Amino acid sequence: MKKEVTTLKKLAQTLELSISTVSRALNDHPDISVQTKEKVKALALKLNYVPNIFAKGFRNHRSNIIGVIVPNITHYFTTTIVRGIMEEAESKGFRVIISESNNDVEKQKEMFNTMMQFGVDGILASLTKRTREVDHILATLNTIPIVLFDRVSNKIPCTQITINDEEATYNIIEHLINIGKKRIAIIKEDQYSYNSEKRYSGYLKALKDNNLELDPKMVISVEDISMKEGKRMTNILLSSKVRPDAIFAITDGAAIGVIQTLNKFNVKIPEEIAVVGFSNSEHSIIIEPKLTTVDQPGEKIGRTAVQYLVNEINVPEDNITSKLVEIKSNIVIRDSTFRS
Amino acid sequence: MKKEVTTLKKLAQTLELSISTVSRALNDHPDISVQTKEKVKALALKLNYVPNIFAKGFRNHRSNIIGVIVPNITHYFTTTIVRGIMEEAESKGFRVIISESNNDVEKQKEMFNTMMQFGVDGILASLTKRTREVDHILATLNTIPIVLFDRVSNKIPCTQITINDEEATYNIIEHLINIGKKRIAIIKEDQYSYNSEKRYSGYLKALKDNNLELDPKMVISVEDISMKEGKRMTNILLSSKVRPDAIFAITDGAAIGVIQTLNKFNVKIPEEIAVVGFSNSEHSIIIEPKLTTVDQPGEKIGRTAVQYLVNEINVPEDNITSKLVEIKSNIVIRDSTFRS
DNA sequence: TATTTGCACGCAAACGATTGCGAAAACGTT
DNA sequence: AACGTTTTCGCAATCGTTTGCGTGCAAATA
Repeated sequence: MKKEVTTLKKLAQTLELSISTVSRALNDHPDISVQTKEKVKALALKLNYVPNIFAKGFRNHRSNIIGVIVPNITHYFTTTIVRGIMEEAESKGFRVIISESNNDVEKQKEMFNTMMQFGVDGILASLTKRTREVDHILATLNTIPIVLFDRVSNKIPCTQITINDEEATYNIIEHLINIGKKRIAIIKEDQYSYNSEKRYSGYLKALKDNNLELDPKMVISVEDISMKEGKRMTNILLSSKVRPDAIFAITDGAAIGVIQTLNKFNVKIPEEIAVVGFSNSEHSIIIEPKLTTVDQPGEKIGRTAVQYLVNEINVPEDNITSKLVEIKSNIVIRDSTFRS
Repeated sequence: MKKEVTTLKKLAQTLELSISTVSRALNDHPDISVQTKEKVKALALKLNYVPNIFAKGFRNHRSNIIGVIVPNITHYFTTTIVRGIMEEAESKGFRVIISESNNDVEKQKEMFNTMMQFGVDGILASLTKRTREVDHILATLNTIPIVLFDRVSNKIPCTQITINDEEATYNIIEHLINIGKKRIAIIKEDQYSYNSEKRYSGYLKALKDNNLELDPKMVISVEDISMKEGKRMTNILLSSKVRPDAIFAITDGAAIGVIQTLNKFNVKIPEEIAVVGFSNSEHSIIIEPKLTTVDQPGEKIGRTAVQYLVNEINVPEDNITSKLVEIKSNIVIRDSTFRS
């Protein structure tokens, strides 16, 4: 019943070679003759030899495991990133350990520690918002490379993978302007959210470049953006003296809430008020009217993050410089702004 | 810059004890006096000692890693299960390695192998549909315990965690009957899908128990159920001589497609045709009208799966019997069947 | 006082793979 | 034929932890 595992020793004994020779043969060491290599490899294949991962990691101080920390695994955009991470990591011979921080700073701190203890070769992380204190992250950065994605932080000197938030927002706001909108509201997060600030500056820039005045009443900040907040803020906007003629919510979730509320009050979308979101989540084609939004290439973000991380694992000198990598994203136009 | 790692040896040297004593002290071995234990533990804490995971796994043949294989990580229901798995596993001192089979039988086979090679202590898996050949799974089952969840298979003698598909379906069909529906169509998968068959038999039972005749025209099977198939099949149903007055799609995704198509043709939901799905996905409250469906407690499924698996890891004798565990799920009624 | 018992701890082997160093064998050179 | 060089391989240490067994010592018993 119990499987007999084949080790180097067993191979060595049946071939009447030394363990070291067998090891070197399997690793294509130049010291070993071609004939010997062939013999060894043939037997290894026949006996289904697989190197003991622990002995290997023990010896080499390498686990070939990448740790991944995300705020919320049930978020669709996150899962597309995770998929990209897994595919790229596996193709490079790495396994992926995943943990969820639940947007809890303390838990996130703990995750970094246990990941380290577990001997991961590097960590990919999307930070929780409100990650103010980063000492523990800097500490682990001393030992193993870290690459941040999506929710990054400029306080941490490491490679960061983001999308072109500012540019994408600029484009989508300009799209609203092009279809004739002039009073464009924005529902964003407060100043502690990196992505929100980027998108906000894209919004400001687009208004300015198109000679539209910024109305502070049209800028709404919430602490934790969500569908519910989208609804609540839409109620507020609708009750203001001068209604907006377009609403930009910095997440699809909030934009869904906006649309549902507008539908409830029979406000015509997009004629009276157009709506745009950000993410191209699955919901954006379920809601009616379908949502104009920014398509974030999650898989590509994941793959890219792995590529940089693995490189820094293999070439430790490379992780002293912190690169900023931007993945291009594109806007996708649907019925919530323009009916064809 | 490079962190000095503290090992047992270092602790032993500074305390002038032997390595074995230090090891035993930390593991609360009865041979060691209380005073010594306290001294050792104090120093271990002070020097931030963490046992080398590889040496440990190397010695004990235990990794404290659980492998998880799912068909599609971007599926919402799957992510809720994964969340439950991660939380429960972490609370039990295990880490979780995740892989995606992409509904590819060959890839799934490969996953089982590489997971094994990687020295996981056990595997949690949700199988791809059309997993006909299970030899490789049986082979790994010889070595480490496996627990299946959601998409299970009765060909594999191991613990299986499912929800009460049949009962839940029975209840939701009866709900349709209670609101006066008599011609209830079902959109299901073909006979190779375990869950689909369970739900189908619940459907049949509910009809029979309520003296409704089964109309074969109302039973529609597709190979791979999806939103697109939901749309296509709805078109077919609408063009049939006698339309159904309710449609049960065995997944929320397909039910969304049904609703969108009915909306397109201005069919009144639920008055003309009621719609029910299965999963309680996020989409079910985005679509208009909101979808009546079965709420599957994903987190609980995940937690339960881990509990059984960890038990079988710790008590190897327990994995000879294959238990069938059913998690209760409840129907949630929304506007697609009943407007309050 | 001699013997037994139990407590507290140390010695050393073992897990499997890697690698620097040394050495034997084969070959070429003068 | 004597020497140097290259090819090919083995010896042995090493990584950090666990654990069976042995041992010294003190207390308990006879």
